[in-house]
Amino acid sequence: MILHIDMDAFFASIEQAVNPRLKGKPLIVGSRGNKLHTVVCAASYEAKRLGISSGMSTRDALRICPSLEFVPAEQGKYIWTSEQVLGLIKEHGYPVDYVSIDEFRLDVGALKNPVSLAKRIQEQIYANFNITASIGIAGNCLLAKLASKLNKPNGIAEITSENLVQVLNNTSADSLCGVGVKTESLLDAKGIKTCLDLYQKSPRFLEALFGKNGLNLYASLHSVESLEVSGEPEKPKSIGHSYTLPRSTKTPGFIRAWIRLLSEMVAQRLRQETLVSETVHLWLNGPEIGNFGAQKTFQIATDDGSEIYTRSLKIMVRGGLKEPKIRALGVTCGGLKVCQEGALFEEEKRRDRLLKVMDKINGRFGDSTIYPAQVTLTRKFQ
DNA sequence: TCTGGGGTCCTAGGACCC
DNA sequence: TCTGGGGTCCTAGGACCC
Repeated sequence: MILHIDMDAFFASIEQAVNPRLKGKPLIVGSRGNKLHTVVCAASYEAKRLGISSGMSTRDALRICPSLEFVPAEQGKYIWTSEQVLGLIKEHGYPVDYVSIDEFRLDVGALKNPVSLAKRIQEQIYANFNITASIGIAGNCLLAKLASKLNKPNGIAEITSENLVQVLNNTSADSLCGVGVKTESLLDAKGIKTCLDLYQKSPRFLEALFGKNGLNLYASLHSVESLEVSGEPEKPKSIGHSYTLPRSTKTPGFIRAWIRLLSEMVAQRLRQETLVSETVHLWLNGPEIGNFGAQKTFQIATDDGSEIYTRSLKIMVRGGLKEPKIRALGVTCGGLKVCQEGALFEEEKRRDRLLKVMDKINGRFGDSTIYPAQVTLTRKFQ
């Protein structure tokens, strides 16, 4: 048996929990501070009832409800709460996987009464954090996740062999995790509307349509999926940051300053996780170039922002981009390995000491207390 | 005047090795 | 003149999730 725990309107609920003035009000959390230039990251249930949903532009949301409360996202707060909730769930002694910031998966084996455990977890979360969660129970991960959405908010739903067919018949195929817009329209063309339609197809049919994904889908619907709860926290496979500028720019100095800032942000997180990266991926978007993405793997792994920056510029040069007009850009590091201590050369030792001191200062006085001078240029382009 | 930012996994082609 | 089979790594791009 798997319990899938899904926090209700997580970011918005946290904001309402810490600020009683916001309780009961339509509220959105925006991914950025400027409430006219961002999208809805999370909407409170009061806002959802008005037709506001995450992903929507805040402009549209404000048109629907001009008195909407707007709070810019504060990731740190949500990560902290997420970790605390995870800790609570772990105390029950079953293997737990962290699925995303607001979702957890619990393998309770052949537990007799999973519903009462689900209730207890809901109560604990509410008692400690004043927020609610919905919990789905089923024989495997995909169905448990599907179940968690059936009774939102603050609900519990169980999919058993008795109600399986009925539940699948009542849910549309696109509510399955892994079925997005593209897959949905493919399914639609084949006359597949509900999960039950999908359930009745042969594995060969699904494989021909979606390859490996189709086989996985078949396996999960028929409760023989290979996905298991590992109970181990996963190491990240990539770490990246991206940013959309308020308007396009061609000025190389600005663009380089932004690439530098993003490189430094990524590097700082690498050091936090004691990881080093071999592969840099640079992503640029602009009105003339559309999306440009290129990556390169280097001999020596690094956690140094200035090195990641230099590598990013190499990728840009290699891509043959000559003074492109840029609207958005991103730097992502992959090929991650655990950092082995001990630099060989005096120069590297100096560099490591410098970075350590930098991290220490920023850790104590706030993230942008000390940074390379080049980054200052981004301040002139906010 | 259109729309963020953080990720994962899969596929497919090319380069290269034995 | 023509040419196997197996494998890994790298890169680009697409689909999907929250």
